Parts: sequence; C-alpha cells; structure tokens
Amino acid sequence: MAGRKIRIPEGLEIIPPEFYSRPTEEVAPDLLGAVLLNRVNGKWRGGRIVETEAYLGKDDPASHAARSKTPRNSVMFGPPGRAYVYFIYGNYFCFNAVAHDGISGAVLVRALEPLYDIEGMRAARNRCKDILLCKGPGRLCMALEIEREYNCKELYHSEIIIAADKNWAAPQEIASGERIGIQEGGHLPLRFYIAGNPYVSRTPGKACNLDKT
DNA sequence: CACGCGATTCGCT
DNA sequence: GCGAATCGCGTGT
Repeated sequence: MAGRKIRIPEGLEIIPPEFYSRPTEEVAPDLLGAVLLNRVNGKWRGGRIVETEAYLGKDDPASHAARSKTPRNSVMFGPPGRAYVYFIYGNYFCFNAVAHDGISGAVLVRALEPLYDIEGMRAARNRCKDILLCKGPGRLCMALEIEREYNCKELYHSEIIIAADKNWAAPQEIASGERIGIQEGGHLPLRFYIAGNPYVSRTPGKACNLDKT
C-alpha cells in the first residue's frame, strides 16, 4: 500500500477533489446530505450538511473573491477541495469548501445535523441546547473546533474531511433562497438547504423550491 | 497608518 | 426583537 488509508465511520466515502472542480453554485446544493468530519481528540466529530451558500468570483459582489486576490481570500483562488476558514466579527469562524471551475469560489457551510461525537460538541459548545449545536456557521465551527489553522487544509485526506453518506437518500426537496447576512448581491438565490430540516439555521419566508432527483 | 465594518452569536427586554 | 461584543482585513488618506 502506497499511502495509508484514513479510517472514517461506516458507510461514508471521502469526496474527491474533482467533485469541487465545478461551478460553485452546482457544488453548493450537491454538498447537502454529505458529512463534515473533524478529528478531535482521536474521535471523528461532525454531522450532516443541511445548509450551504455559494460565493462566486468577481461577478458576485457579496463574495470575498469579488475583488482581487489578497492574503485573506487567497485560498478561494487556489485548488478546489480545500478548506477556507476565516475569522468574523472578532469572535467566530466560518468554514467553507473551495469550489470553482475557473478562478475562484467557495461554499459556506451554514449548518449541520449533529451525528458523530455529540458529547464532544456539547462540551465545546458549553452545553447549549442540542438543536443549536451546529445551527449556524459560527456555531458549527465552535462545535467541531474548527479554527484559523484549518484554513487551506485539503478536505479529502487529512483530519478534516467531507464524505458522502452511502446510506442516505437524497431529499426530494432542496430549497433555495437568498443568502443570509449580506448586503450586495443578496438577490441571488445562492443559499441551499434541506426543506423542513430542523437543523437549518433560518427559514426565511422568501424561498423557492428546486427539484433534485 | 487610521478607520470602518463584517458570510455572527448571545443575552437581555 | 434588538444591540453589544470584538478584531483582523481591506480600503483610502
């Protein structure tokens, strides 16, 4: 055996980097149902992705990559399949998966349904209500202990991984809507979430349905 | 080099 | 429902 194989939970299959080498707005809904895992204290901790947002390149004024490449956003301009983690509001981190078929782009993971090492999440989140453990981009980073040092890490062969769940049927209803908490470019329907899932961070009135079958 | 603010969260009213 | 907390980055002087 050439490279050592990573052991991840039963039924999960690591998503290869090619998956992310497509238009960001296609990768974002396709990540719904996949599982984000982080290795913490020898255990896999994570959950199912139930809400994402696409942030595009120069044509998307809300994206960190809307302007030129800077030290902060440089990962968005790099190879797809890496983590883009940034610090926000002086307190929190947001986790993205770099995804694009051209210059730049990333998918913000906004919420998870907790599945693995929920005890660890509770400890990391100071024992808040379980429903809130990963309900929001800042919260899920706290729960999974994702911090600055994760920026730039590849998501397919290290201690932070996104994997497809072979035993999970794609939901009939994926909803899309406007992205949350942004000013310019807010009209674009680049937010995607599993309709009716209780772990989605917010369910604004303005949303349209898409078929994904 | 200074200044303004953000892909948020939590606690208080 | 609203506002404070908190700081690194990017823009403009």
